[in-house]
Amino acid sequence: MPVNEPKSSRGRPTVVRMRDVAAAVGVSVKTVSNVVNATGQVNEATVRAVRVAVEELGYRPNPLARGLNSRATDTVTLALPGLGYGYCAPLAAAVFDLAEAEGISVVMEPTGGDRERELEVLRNRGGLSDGVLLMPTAITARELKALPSPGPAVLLGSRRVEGPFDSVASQDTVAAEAAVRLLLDRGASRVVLLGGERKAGGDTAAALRTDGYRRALTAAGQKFVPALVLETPRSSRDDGQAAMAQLLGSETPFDAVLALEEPLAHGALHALRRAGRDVPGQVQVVAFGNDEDAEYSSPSLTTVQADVTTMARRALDQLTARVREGARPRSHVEVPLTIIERESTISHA
Amino acid sequence: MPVNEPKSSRGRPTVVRMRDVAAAVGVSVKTVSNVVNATGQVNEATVRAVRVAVEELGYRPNPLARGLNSRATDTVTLALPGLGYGYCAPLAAAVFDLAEAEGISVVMEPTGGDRERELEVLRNRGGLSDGVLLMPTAITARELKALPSPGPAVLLGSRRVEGPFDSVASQDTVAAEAAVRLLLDRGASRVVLLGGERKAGGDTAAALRTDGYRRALTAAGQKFVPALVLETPRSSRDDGQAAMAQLLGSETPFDAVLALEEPLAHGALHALRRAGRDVPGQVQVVAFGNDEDAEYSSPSLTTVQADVTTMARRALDQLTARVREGARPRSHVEVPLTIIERESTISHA
DNA sequence: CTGAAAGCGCTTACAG
DNA sequence: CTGAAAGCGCTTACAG
Repeated sequence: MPVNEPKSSRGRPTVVRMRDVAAAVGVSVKTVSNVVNATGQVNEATVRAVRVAVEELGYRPNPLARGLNSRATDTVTLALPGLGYGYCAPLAAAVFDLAEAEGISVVMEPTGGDRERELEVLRNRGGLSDGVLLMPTAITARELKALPSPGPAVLLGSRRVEGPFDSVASQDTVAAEAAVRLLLDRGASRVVLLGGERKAGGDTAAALRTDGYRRALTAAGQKFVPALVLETPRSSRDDGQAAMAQLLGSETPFDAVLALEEPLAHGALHALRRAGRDVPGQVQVVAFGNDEDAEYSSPSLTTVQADVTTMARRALDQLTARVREGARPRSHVEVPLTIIERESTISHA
Repeated sequence: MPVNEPKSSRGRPTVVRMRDVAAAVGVSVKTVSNVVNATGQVNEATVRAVRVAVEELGYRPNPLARGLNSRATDTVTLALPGLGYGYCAPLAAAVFDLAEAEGISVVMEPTGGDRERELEVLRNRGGLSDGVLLMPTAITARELKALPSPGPAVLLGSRRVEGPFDSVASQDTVAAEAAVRLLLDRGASRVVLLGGERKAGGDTAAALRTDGYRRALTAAGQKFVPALVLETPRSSRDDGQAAMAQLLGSETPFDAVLALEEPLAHGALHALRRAGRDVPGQVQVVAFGNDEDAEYSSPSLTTVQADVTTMARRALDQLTARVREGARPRSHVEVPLTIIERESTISHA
């Protein structure tokens, strides 16, 4: 048994520095830096010599040292409530993939929908990273407006934000309105809003979608019926099933459902099936969602899909531009959602 | 129009350094450092004064500069093929949450199951991060064994790895064997392996699970029937549906299915339903998976679940220990999977 | 095309 | 309990 470990395996690992490469080739660190970063002009032969030494010594530039000077780490922070919320999972996947393709690393920061953690992300300017992509859920639009001038940050999600930030917002209100209009066009007259908010004025995704619901009713000359708005504690299948079962038991008449999160819709479908209600014959169903599941439930589910790839693309572009340019006009991008019609709504006449 | 922007909004943002805090309080940077990091002993009054100055000036330690010295960035890289693969999504969520709770940031690095990118992650030692959590899918066990002594890295996934790495492996072979045994116990005699590999010897998750399938058959005195192993191009619902539909058309008799990925099982259930086969009366179904969906399909699906939280916990612990201690014995953790029985298998007599 | 020097913002011994 | 100096590994002007 070796009592003394070799030096290299104790404490700090031996590391090959730019200086070591320079010494090996017989040039200055500046020249090595030029070769490694393709900066300045370097003699062909020198370039080759440096490349060989880099390879042989296994030199890797230290991103910390590099970042300390250049102020660029090519890293962004993605702060979402968590992968389980709304379309966060596919959105995160899109950000990871697009960033990877550009050589940008992504630090994932789950906020848990916690106000303090959301604020901390903004204050922190992302720590190691060059900037922040934040989906605010607990910070209100008013607070956001009043926040001190931040480091590079892009807000993304369902809320349009007026504050000192760039933003990418999905047009949830518009999409909810379109979804309700579709249901009414297809003959529905009493549309249940599953997962909605009875009182207006909030700026959560649910509140914004509820606004669209109200607008569509108003435009169609219908009254807002509180009994048709089903608030749920969370957005799980169980919640959807329970809320729908309760409504079915109450004998309140209805002929359509707009579910604000897809799991709610699957729960509702379950309850409707049990109650013997035909979908879409007796009840039409539309849900906000992105899941592959929508296609495979029976009946398959008509959905309102957020275009997460576009959202990720735009958000990354905005952040990159702000990191590079510093002062530039705020940019607010709105991304439409798409309605994918499937079997849970009556097909167009 | 102001032609000259104020200095602070051009180029580098004005930044408050430790030196600025020191100057404000009238102490040295060392003292500020001591307060900020709770190192050494500092006078009560000095501590307070520094705290106040930190607050007023809005000082935030620069993690890059800190990391350059201490060699610790409190950041780890999580390299998975992608959120859509097997249990990667819940595993990633678990890593994000556990790390967050410990003040560790996580850089997500999607490898796309690409060999080069997997190797790059290992060579790179994670770039900015202190260490790497990698799920290898394309690198073979042999290659892994031969890799040069790496920076801190933990391999995780279905494969047990012998190389110079710590590892956390889910016991897929054991679990597959148990699942098949369960099916046989419940009266099945011809078990289809959906998503399996006909030829033995690989070390992908599918191959390891296929090994378990073979073992269970052998233990039960049954022969391995190649026609019952359905290879699928990917692991989507469509693949599961297509493979099952083809098998149903071929008139090959079978009375149970072990699906190696959950979407395959949902596709298979779809095909079985269409063909009028009763589940579990005529065909019992078990699937590897973690999805909430399993509970809500009809019939609900018996699953083999990986304990992603434990895997994440152990992997993070191993990595933290290796980062801190450097040389220490390799640690190989195996995490069992759990079979959750639901309606798609016959309940125990 | 290349080098020597200064400096990024912090921490780490080493003195007091 | 506190300070002055050196240094982490790189890049950035500035000279040649």
